[in-house]
Amino acid sequence: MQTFSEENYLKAIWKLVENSGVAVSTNEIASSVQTSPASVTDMLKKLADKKLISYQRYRGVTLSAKGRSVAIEVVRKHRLWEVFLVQELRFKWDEVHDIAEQLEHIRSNALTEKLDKYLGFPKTDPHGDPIPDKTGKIFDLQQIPLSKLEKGKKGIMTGVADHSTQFLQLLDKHGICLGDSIEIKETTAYDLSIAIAVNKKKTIHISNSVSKNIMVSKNKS
Amino acid sequence: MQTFSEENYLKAIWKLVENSGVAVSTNEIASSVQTSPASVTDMLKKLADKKLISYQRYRGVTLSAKGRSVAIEVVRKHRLWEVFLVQELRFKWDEVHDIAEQLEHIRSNALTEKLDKYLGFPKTDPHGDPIPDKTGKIFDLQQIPLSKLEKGKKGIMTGVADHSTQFLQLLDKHGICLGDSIEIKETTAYDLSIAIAVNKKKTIHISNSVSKNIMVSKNKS
DNA sequence: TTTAATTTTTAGACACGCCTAATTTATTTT
DNA sequence: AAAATAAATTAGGCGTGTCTAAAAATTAAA
Repeated sequence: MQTFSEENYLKAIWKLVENSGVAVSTNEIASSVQTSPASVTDMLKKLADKKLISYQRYRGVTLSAKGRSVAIEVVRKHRLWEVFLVQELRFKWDEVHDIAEQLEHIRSNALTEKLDKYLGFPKTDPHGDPIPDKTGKIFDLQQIPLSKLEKGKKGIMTGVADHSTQFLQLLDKHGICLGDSIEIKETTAYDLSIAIAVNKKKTIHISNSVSKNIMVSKNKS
Repeated sequence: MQTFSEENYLKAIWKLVENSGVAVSTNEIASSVQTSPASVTDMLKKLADKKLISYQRYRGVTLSAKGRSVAIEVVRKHRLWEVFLVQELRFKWDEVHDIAEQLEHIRSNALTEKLDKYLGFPKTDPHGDPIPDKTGKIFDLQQIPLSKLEKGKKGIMTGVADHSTQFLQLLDKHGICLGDSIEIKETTAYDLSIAIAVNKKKTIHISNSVSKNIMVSKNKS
């Protein structure tokens, strides 16, 4: 049995490992869970004692099989609750993160499974992130940032890399959402900004810092 | 902002005051929150510092207006989540207590209000307990224990005084549930057991310890 | 390769919520 | 009213999770 705090660390480590593939540093974890490096070291010792991570001082951290499965379970619950909040309670996609951060720690396997069924076994959450199934398996999304798409190519928007309220509200303002088809109309070498056609209708200009955070399906042209 | 623990103490005190009407003792709270009297004293000091209770040592405790409203908010959330679990997720009424004990601490006014609306603004939870509205008002149930009903009188079962899994499962086994009409057919002076007719059909015998915990509407005859 | 900069860990401290044991206050009983 | 009993509080301590400041290890630079 883990504390909320331990679950949050495991989740943070999992996300960092998932993105980078290599061992995670103390500082990375500290900035991810918004605490001091010293506190991270304290926690890493405890997680190592519990065999949830593999840890050698000054050498970084990776998850054990047990730690990984705890982390994925938390992520599963987080994303299922996000679906519930948006699909059933009609929250907007930029409002659900903080609430799901709390709900992800509710302990009840029966609850998680019933919620999953109630929601119709969703594959992705409102931000396009894949929902692990009850065995911990995660569907591979095959997506790339819009900024990597070349001129003339098309893609379907399938996710976001930045989950912040500000970014999501910006997309709302531009009228771009998950499932939209996006075609690169123009690229500007100077600032890497691009012009895109959304659903073959309106054309809008977006900066590189925005296009980097819009994920599109890989296999469309 | 209160911790989970503070909320649990306030809820426990509220329930005890609500039932007795007088100041609550340290020991009562200790057995209600399953901890030692010494720990209760520690917590009472903290709650008094925060002006959530009125407390003088050796004199017992009552809630302040602020403390009462915090307690009621927690109870409101607990009961709304119980409705969700039973009505939407199809849990049985004896399975929801522990999960709702966790969910009641989720902090988000928007969530509580949207959940209330989603559920159709229910008046009572699956055990017949009244759900406080968002202003904290609680509908008065006007119910008495079945053990207080005289021979020949009828009532509608509207609640339970014991929320334990064992008791609720016992009622299931007897086939008695909320909304059933109950008529006292026979009383036995020796052990205070009674024979009741349920929905004018089957007649069953129940002990006094069971009839004390079945609540029926006051105003039916 | 020795020095400088960065990263990480240790040391020492604090609030929280709990514990047991001992003491104090209140309540009963004789 | 004094003695016995019960209830409540204080004292001292412990694990968790956090902090700042200082020390140690690693990495980068000169």
